[in-house]
Amino acid sequence: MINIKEDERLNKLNHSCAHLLAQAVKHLYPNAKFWVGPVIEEGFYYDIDLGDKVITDEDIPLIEKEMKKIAKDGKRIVRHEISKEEALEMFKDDSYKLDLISRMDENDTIISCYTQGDFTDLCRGPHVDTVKELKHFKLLKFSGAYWKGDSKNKMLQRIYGVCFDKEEDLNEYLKELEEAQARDHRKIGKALDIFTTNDLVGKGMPLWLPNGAIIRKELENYIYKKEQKLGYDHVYTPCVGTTDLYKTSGHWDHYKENMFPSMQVDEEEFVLRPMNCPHHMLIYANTIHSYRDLPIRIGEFATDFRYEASGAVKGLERVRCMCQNDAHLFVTPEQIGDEFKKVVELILDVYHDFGIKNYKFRLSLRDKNDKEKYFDDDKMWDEAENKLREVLNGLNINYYEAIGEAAFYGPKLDVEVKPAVGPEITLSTCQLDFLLPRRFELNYIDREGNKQVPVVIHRAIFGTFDRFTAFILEETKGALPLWLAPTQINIIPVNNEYHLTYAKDIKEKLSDYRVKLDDRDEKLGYKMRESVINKIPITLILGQKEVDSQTVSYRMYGSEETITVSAEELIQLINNKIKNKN
RNA sequence: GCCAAAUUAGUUUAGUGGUAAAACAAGGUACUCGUAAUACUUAGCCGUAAGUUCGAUUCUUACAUUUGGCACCA
Repeated sequence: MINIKEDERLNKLNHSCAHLLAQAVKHLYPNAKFWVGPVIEEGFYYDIDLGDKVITDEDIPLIEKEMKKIAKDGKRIVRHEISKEEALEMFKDDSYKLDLISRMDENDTIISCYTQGDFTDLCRGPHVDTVKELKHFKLLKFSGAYWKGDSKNKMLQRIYGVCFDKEEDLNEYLKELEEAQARDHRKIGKALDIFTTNDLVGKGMPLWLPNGAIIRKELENYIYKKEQKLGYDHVYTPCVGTTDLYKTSGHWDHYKENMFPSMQVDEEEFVLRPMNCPHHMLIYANTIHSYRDLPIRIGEFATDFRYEASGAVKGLERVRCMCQNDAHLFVTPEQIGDEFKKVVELILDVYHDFGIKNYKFRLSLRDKNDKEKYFDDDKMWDEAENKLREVLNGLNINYYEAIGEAAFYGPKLDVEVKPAVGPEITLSTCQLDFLLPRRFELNYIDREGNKQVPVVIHRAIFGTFDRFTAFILEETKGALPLWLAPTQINIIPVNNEYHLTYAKDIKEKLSDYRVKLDDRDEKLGYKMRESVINKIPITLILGQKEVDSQTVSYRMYGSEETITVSAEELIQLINNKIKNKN
């Protein structure tokens, strides 16, 4: 998908189109006031205050029509430069523009405006020469958007659109949007019976169907093996904890709004756990530890519950009940670098196995000014943040830094990916924590026999199985690699009367795999079609030819070619594919 | 949570102020079949609750859920 923001020409075009949108809106709703209209990766938007008016479906075609009309008139787009004083005078009735002007850099004494016909907007530019160039655009969606991105502020009306130089480019882009929707994991999940939801169970509480459960189990086995090799010890802990547990950890103060409300049971007060750190801290605290024992790596496939905002819930990607591929590493300060490095390497290893290429490392740091969210200890934060930078630079990893994205207890490295529909999400995460071990008074005995506080690294490679499954479904468009596919092999006998016995023999030979035998009384073409629709990796066709030569004929998903081999050769092929994860 | 829209059979969708339709899927019968749909046949549905109305799946309201964004986040 093309990044419009980064293409110089498209950036200019879309920016100008945002002005065209504003002008059209102004014509239709003279009371409209405008906030900002930036270019984004997907095109442009404009945030508009329409007073009491809210945009609905009917308005969009009218606005588009007005935009076309203005574009056809072909007014030139003229740049003026004015002083700050002039700008303040010019926009004296527009509180939004005054706000923008007042926040401009002190050194920006000259302010630029762009005028097209009867419309002038404060803008840095650049723009195309005339609105005539804005021919091939489309308004895509609209919604409410908080002023300055703050939910305490008024909600403005945001309209999104996109603009291209050529009709073909626009159509191509719209087609790509459609294709992206087709590989939405919610669609695939329904079509392939991966998961479902039911109002009686509740919002954001997906039910994993048998096909989904196979995928999840394979993911569990896969990552468990990796972690076992790396010295992780897996545990099981309850999905609830007392409120005191979370008061001790500090989550009660920092995370309560995201937790399900507490429940009273006899004399105890419980919450459904939103994360597993406190439980794992107590596993560490169960015995006394020597510096020789560290690092200790506690892993768990742990179900957590989070009270996600109702508007945020989405398929398997954002849920209220999730299973984390979680682990907590208890290390000495000297081991931080090494262990953090191993986690990053594990992430790279796993992403390689899944063929995931489009992801970004984000180093999530605290916002120094946010004393409410973040634990107040400048030294601790600086140390931790520098440590992470050091390791990433040492590994030569490309990353970007994000202020204010850290957890309340420490900085973290997140891996960001883009789903088929919607904004970027975090898949993997690795977080450094100096705080929780102190709060739980954890320690180990050092070489000199003194008590020391360990450092904790929180990490989740898949993030959650839920979200990772969603992502993999979209990456593969539902055509999962052989090792993950719920049904790996579909056997179709040509004729039930003559070939079913042979088909059953072959099924027996392949009993180590997930095999289905389609012995329904249907035509071969019909069964073949279903096999393809269900995206089954290998379909076997067994007829007289195969019976006579004691062979199997197979077709791989996505291929039109039928290949005939012995059963043993097929098994070898299957084993190779599973081993190579393709 | 906020703004907007949507909710009709297992699925995808059509339609209407007088309780509803199609395709696929499912069940049945016949065909015994060589790589993306054999034919015929049977059964099944208007998210929930109020209101307006002689009568509501259709109009109104509330709630629930879903979708696109915003805010929040694995």
